[in-house]
Amino acid sequence: MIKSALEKVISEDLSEIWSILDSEEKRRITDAFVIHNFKKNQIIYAEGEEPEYLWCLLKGKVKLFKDGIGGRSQILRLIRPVQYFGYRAYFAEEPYVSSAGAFEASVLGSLPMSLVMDMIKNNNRIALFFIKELSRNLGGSDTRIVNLTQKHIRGRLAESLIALLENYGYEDDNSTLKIYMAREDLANLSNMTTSNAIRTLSGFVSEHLITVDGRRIRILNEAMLRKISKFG
Amino acid sequence: MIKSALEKVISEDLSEIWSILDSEEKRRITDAFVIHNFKKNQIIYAEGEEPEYLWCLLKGKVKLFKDGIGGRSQILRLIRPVQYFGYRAYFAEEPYVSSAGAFEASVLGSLPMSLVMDMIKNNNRIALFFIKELSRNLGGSDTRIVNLTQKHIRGRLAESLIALLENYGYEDDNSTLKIYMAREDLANLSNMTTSNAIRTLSGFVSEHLITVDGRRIRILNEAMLRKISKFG
DNA sequence: TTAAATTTGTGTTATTAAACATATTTATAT
DNA sequence: ATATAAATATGTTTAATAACACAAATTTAA
Repeated sequence: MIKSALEKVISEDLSEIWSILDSEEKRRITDAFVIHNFKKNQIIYAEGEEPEYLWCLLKGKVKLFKDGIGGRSQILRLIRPVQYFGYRAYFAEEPYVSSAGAFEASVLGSLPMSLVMDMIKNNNRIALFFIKELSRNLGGSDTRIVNLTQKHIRGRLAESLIALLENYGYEDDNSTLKIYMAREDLANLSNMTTSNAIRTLSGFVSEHLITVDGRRIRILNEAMLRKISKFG
Repeated sequence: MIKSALEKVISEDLSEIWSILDSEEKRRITDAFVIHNFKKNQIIYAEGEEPEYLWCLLKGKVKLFKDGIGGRSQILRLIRPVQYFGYRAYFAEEPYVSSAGAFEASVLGSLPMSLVMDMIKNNNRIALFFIKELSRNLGGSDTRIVNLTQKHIRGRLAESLIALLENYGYEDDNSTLKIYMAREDLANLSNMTTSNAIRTLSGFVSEHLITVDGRRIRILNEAMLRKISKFG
């Protein structure tokens, strides 16, 4: 994948950020935009590092995660094309508090944050784009604090499955989740041990809520999973 | 407390937001700024409501909290003078996902968000103020997700005591926390039952880390509490 | 293509924290 | 001042989940 990827992003403008720019701004960005290929499980940036770039996921799947106590990792957010990330720490003038890694082979674009900052100063609609993004993410994190601390295991796993569905969607069969993740990642998304993720997933299979074939998960009863997520 | 409170905020400008404004902007804000007195435990806004105002805490102590499963409440953030809150949901174009309430009798100012939005559109430094605030809060919430889910009870309670210290400071004796909160609030801050907050607090007393006299908490060994917070 | 490493699956035990019960102290209202 | 309610304190039981152990299946690498 080469630079034409950028033209595709600009023309489709899913995030409604490019349409905001004037032609001079667009030229500056096109020149500074660098395409990167990441392999499966490759780290994009790590907790503690100094933020330098805005990242844009063009193709693939990315996780933001944070390493906790005793090597236990928590997946904080799922990124899908075309979403932006990596800018929070720069704006906060802090090192990264979380890491970013590719779930699968992915294509990303990077843009120096210094350039983004210049653009914000010259164009308020860019500023408002980030204000809205940050505000939505903050609402999400605050909600997640309560869900991860108060829901039981079944509720947390059901919530994760629904989150995977809402972020990456179904395959053409309208029931298979379009992401194939290790049980360990599923556990790290749901704040539980790998054993408990496997066990609880088996439980859902017994109850005919899902079927499992390796890492392929088919949702049979989405409504019930949502119910378990909500009240479990 | 009357409108002169605003002049005090403007002159001290602790948050560095007012100095950004030109005189016309300052006049508009001064005119629209409304002072409110809230009683102890009074709700400022509630989860589910539509956000309308930017709130500014001038005097007192405020909590942002979210009600979870089975009436269990989680305190998400502590607000001290002079801090701003209540704007996130407006920017996200969502109803509030959390509620705000006064820990003690407090004085607040309100400003219509529509006015704040106008100012952002005319003044990029205001936009950058909110971008930085939101970014710092998001980093805090992401860190909190991991701390609340992975630390054990002692670690979570120690963390809460340190948070109270860092937000509200010590009395003149340099050891008594300048906030007097119910055990239930301490529990809701630390993600545990009230019983366990009481029990664990008693444990800290036995270990000579703190003393407790009703709601008056004196920190005897801050270094050890920080250590328990970090590794517990 | 075969050995080694990793991931998945499942049973068992240990630990943590919630739930419950009840007494005591403190605050509030009449 | 006294009754009532609320908050604090502590002991006991129960439930949830982590930790551990190990086998089987799958993937990866030599």
